[in-house]
Amino acid sequence: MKQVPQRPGTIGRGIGGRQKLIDAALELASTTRSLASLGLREVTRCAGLAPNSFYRHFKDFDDLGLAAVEMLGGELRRGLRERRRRPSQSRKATGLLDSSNRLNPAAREMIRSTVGLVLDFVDEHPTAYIVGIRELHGSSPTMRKAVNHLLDAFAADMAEDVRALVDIPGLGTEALNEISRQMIRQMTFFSMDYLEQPGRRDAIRDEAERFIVRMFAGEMAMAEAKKPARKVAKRG
Amino acid sequence: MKQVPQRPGTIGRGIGGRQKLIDAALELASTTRSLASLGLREVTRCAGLAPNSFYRHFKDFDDLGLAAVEMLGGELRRGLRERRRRPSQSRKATGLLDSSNRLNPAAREMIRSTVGLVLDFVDEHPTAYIVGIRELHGSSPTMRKAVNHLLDAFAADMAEDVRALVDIPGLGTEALNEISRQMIRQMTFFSMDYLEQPGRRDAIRDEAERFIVRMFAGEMAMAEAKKPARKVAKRG
DNA sequence: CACATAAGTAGACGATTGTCCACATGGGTG
DNA sequence: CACCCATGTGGACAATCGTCTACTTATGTG
Repeated sequence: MKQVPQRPGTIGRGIGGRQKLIDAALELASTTRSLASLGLREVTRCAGLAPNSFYRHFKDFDDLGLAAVEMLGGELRRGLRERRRRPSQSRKATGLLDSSNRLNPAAREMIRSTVGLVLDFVDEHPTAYIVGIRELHGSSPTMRKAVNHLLDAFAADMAEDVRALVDIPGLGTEALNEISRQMIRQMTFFSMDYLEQPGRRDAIRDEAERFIVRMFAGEMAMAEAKKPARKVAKRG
Repeated sequence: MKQVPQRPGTIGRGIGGRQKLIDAALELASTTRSLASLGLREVTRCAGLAPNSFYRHFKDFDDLGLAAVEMLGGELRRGLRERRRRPSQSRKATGLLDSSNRLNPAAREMIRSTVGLVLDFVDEHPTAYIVGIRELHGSSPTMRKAVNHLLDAFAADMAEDVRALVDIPGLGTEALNEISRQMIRQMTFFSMDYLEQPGRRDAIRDEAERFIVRMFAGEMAMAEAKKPARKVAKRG
């Protein structure tokens, strides 16, 4: 897990130091306070290092935060993309809803597994996730921008996958991008609930799935409305 | 604005102190860092008071934060409820979409004005809003719970208003509550964008409106799917 | 082996912090 | 008037903070 050199010059015995500092900072920031307000001595103490060792790896806490975002964000993105390519999802769903507005089982399965992917990662990296969300709304513009870009990257991934996996009639490119971004943002709330209310995990999963279905179904209805009145009623 | 005694014992010359401390804390927390990480001396200095005067009003920063949430949250909630009762919205919309899935103009106007209400408040109280969102995801469980309850109260208000103002066929109570909460949560992102990207304000308004319409339209489609296959129009 | 370099340690500096105690003041009530 | 009490002030305390300079240790390369 932590054997990645991460930097060209980082070789030799000190590999643990950088990672220990990141881990300590995430641990402290997720339970105690925000990243920027952490004490340099506090973190190094928690990591079992001398205060000065911090300077060997990072310039300041924004620097540490960016490194953490880069590392964990990349890991999550890679993990998601890999798990999404699983054989069970290789067939392309024919549409989100059938002619009676019922949810296509294949599409439902895809939505369910995607929600599961995100929530599983959150469950496996709670401290990193909590700190990330905290910094998304935090006081450091640098960190806000970094986390925001990461979320946008997730949204772009998701939009691409949706386009590849299901065929939703009347779903334009911009609409898909917009919906993906809104879904990713809403997932930050669902994920936080998921961590804070372990007893409601199934309910939260279901709510997230309903949310996603609603978004796509709503977009389809809106797209229908823009076409000439061919659709629902028996417009002659 | 700040003449409310706020506490029974608070009379006489010291009225300014408590309010000055809250204002200073919001100002500092919105531009510098999180509430809990503020320095007691930092805040009192910014408020123009001696460090010790902090203890005259608050036990700690959670105490100050709760007071701020209570004050501004109540103000916002009252303001929203009052502005929603305006005559232009007194007539009840007959439905969200017409028989061709086109958005009802009256419903559209209601959505537009509701979005405007929230964004206008955010624009008028940026520091309070930013700190609120920051604490919603912050490290103090006390503050998180307080802001969360405030958001839930907003959602309940909104659900009640929607039920009173528009008649959406097939929209159950639980679904309406759920949608309202998701809308309120999504609005936190829209509001932050609204503050941070003044050049995109119109676009953000439009996106928020699209989001809301999508949610309701999607819920209608899902409700249709659960009914026997009588399908959309063609009723009696 | 010698050497450069990255990683970690030790100690000290002034600055800032939270908190406490003693004191000043000014309006309300007896 | 005398009194109380809420509010605000000032000084002092130990503790912690970030940062600096100087020193040690381990590793990979030639």
